[in-house]
Amino acid sequence: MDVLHRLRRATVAAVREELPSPPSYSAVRALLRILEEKGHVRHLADGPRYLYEPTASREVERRSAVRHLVKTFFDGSTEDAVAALLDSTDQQIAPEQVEALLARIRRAKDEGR
Amino acid sequence: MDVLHRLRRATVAAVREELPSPPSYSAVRALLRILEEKGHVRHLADGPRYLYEPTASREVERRSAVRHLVKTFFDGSTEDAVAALLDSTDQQIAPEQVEALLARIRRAKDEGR
DNA sequence: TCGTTGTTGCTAAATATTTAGCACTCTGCT
DNA sequence: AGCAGAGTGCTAAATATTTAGCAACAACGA
Repeated sequence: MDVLHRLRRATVAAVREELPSPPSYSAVRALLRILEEKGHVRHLADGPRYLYEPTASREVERRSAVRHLVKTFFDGSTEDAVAALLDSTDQQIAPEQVEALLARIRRAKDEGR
Repeated sequence: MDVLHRLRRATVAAVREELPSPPSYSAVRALLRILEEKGHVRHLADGPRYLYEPTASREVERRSAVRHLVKTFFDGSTEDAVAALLDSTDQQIAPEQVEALLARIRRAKDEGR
């Protein structure tokens, strides 16, 4: 599922390539079939082959992933999770992004939450 | 593993209780044994029973969980992940926490990253 | 002290996943 | 039109996980 969340839409071969110590092609096919039976994934035809994608919207998946992270690794503390995120990157954060985040936090503060 | 990350240390029964549609007690025992063989978990004796805990430190697990979240659901964008986190909570964020986050972001800005 | 309860160590059977492989179809190329 | 390549639909066998269950033992309360 993580691979599909990352790629959004992928062939059997593409999913397999993303997996660490990739299982057989057959195994990936079987797995995607099972995920489809369980409703986590659907496929669409792309010419002669299938593209698989997660059933739920990106937005919904994100929300649940974030909630899960905070609950599992940060004892429910959103602040601690934000702090860990800010520590985690060595990428550039664009100045306008910084401003947007500052504004957002100030707003949260003003709303008293 | 998520259950152990959350509880930090737990008996077989406690792990089982935390699982949705809990598998049998036997299955949980077998699973923990396998996780131990693979090195993800270790156990310590607590009187007559075992307590299981993750092998890796909380810090290491957090870092890898955060990196994984950003990569999988936010296309590598830390800013987007922070924004989603701030949106996700309806808890109180304590004013001093807000200040700490603001300071941290300003610092990141000043350092030009 | 003596059950009772909760736990581990085992083992064997049931179930699920992973694998290999082959016939068939569609696409693209010559 | 005919061929090669890539992909699916199937099936059967190998492997792994899940389950039940029992003997042994420590802890706890009556």
